[in-house]
Amino acid sequence: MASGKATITDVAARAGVSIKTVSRVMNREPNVRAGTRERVREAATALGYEPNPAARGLASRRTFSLGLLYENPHEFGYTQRTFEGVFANCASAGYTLLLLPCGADGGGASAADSALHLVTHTRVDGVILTAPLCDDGRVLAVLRERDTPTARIAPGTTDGLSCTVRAGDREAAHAVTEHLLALGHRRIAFIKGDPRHGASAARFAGYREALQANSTALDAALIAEGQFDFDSGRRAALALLNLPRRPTAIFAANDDMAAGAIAAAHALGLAVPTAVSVAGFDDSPIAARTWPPLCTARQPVFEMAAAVTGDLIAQLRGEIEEPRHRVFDCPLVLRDSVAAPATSLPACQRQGT
Amino acid sequence: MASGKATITDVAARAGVSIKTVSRVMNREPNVRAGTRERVREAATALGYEPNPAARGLASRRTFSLGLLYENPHEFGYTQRTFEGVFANCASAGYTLLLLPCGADGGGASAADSALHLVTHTRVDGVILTAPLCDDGRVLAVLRERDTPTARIAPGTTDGLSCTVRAGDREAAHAVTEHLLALGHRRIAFIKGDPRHGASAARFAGYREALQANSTALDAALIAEGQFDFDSGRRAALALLNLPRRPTAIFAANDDMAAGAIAAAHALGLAVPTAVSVAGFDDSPIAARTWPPLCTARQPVFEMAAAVTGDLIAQLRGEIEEPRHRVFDCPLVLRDSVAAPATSLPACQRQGT
DNA sequence: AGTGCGTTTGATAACGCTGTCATTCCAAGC
DNA sequence: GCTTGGAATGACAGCGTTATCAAACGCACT
Repeated sequence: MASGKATITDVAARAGVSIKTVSRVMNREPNVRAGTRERVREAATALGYEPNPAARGLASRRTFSLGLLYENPHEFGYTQRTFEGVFANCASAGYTLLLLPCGADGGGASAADSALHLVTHTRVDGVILTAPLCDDGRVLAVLRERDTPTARIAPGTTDGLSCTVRAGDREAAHAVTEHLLALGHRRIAFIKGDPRHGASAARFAGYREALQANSTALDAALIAEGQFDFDSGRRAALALLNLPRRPTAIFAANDDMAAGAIAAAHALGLAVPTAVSVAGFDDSPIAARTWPPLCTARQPVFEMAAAVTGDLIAQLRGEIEEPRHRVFDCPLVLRDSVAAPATSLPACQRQGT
Repeated sequence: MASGKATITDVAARAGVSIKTVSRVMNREPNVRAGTRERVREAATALGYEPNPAARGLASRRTFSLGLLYENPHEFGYTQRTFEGVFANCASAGYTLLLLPCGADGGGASAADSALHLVTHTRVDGVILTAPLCDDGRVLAVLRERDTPTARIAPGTTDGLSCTVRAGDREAAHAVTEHLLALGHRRIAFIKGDPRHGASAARFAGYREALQANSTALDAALIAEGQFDFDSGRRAALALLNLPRRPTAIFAANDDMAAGAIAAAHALGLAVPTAVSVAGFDDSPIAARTWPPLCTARQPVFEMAAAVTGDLIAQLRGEIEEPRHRVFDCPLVLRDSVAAPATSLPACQRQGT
């Protein structure tokens, strides 16, 4: 029976109604008598009817699919957790998810070019942008011009047009830094993230403000540049740990760089956390896999992605007027990569945390 | 001009031909004079014409999209590298990629149930199955019944219907084991992978055969069960390293478990590779991030995924008759997690490799 | 019984493209 | 000049839905 080849006409015939009524039932439109609705439902299941998306799309000028644009497939675990979160909400809302990776190709086209190409050549009802694409003016302009509803994950700034979601980066970075300070660390190095990501500046700000709030001077020599990837973290940490006055702790703006910092410490024969503490950010899969495991701030990526996808779909359905802007807390995750510094203050103070 | 709202009729009018001719040009069909083709092309670009996929799909009964079914979003890096490989070929062939994660939901539905649901409710021209879904009889049966061309990545067995790609698991596992043997290791433990994956058995076979080829007895006490994930590797390694006669090397069937083994060694205060060598399989992102970095066999996941996607598309286009079955080599990647055993054979033998 | 009005239902025209098949074109062969 | 046949082109009917608008229905109120 249920061969998946039945059309709306078959269902209409079987239920003894017009195809328009079947259409109404399938789309949960109002103004159908309960009994009629029931008969149509039965006929549909009996025939194994599935609406044809192409026909629906053609007639309604909608695609029932969302595009997920992302640029960096190398962000360890983060990207994929985003996929899962977005998909979770797409599936339950009857939307289909198109993957649109925007890596810079070899031919000189940037990720943004690639994104523009995808946006113009792919028909989707809405687009979800991840950092740093979500802050690219050209991409946003094209999307706006085409009236494509857009959601943005971890943008640097918000506007009145697109739903956004971001982590409480500044507050969480503040908390991580506070934690290190409370343990007695005073020379706390910071490895910045990719400057194109809004989160990078926010995390650095949180670090700086925590130092300030605790009357600890910010030492420019302890600030290193990174790109959010393992190797940039490793290199930055190598330099920091070779400083004449070595830091007692390193706070990297994400876990992958923190993992690099741990590798750097190992390479220099410095035990973690005995000789140097290392903290990260994200609680990505790598955080539980380093040795020792990483102390970090947990960014609820799945939940964030799911939430903003829900908002985008609500917007597509006209259920909300103003775009929503969500902020998620990033709770501290205490793990063994952080401890009180060896050459620290009196023991009584160390017990503080 | 290029507003993306032009239809085939507009292009036809501008080029002074019928819509059918425009259709021919857009679909690269033969039997169009070069001059005509040129005029149509110009008109199309001038108007910024993009064919409407829904209309194409409705008229041609095709969707120009492929579905990628996968079950385990937690396989560190592997899944995402697969995405990238599949997408690379989809994009260049004008296909769209639908992500179809099949996690077991809380409600008792298995991953296979979820897969069946997706396959029946989503219209795609072809499906790409990853392990272990690609060996699920029910999923395969449904796909076959619906005449959906299918490609399978890392299946346990091949059939005459679907294109497949797999790694030379047995040979590579053999080579890894040989490498350990050549260094002087005799007590080499093995941590098996998820038994639902075809690769698990193949890798174990390679290990066993290498021992046999070198007249080294296989000690059942040194064979542990794992699930391809970090924690199962960690637990298995803990047990192995607590054995009265501890192994001098651990070969885990994938990198994530090997990373777990390294963590276990660290936890027991055993230095890697001094006290125990650890080898993995895949060369996944984690392999370069452990300390010390993992000796492993490089599985070219991206290339494999891209290749099988190309084969699937060729099949969809009717360019190939028989399904292709590809096997990719996995070259040994030497890194610091493996060295000669401390309490080893005479030095002259150690120099062998 | 008649009127009015909101609810339910249906007939029919799109939606933008491809498939089928008929028609036109043109060069070669007589 | 007149066939002939393959290449080039076009007319038109779908593809399976949704949208529009008109019609039928049912109920409350005169």
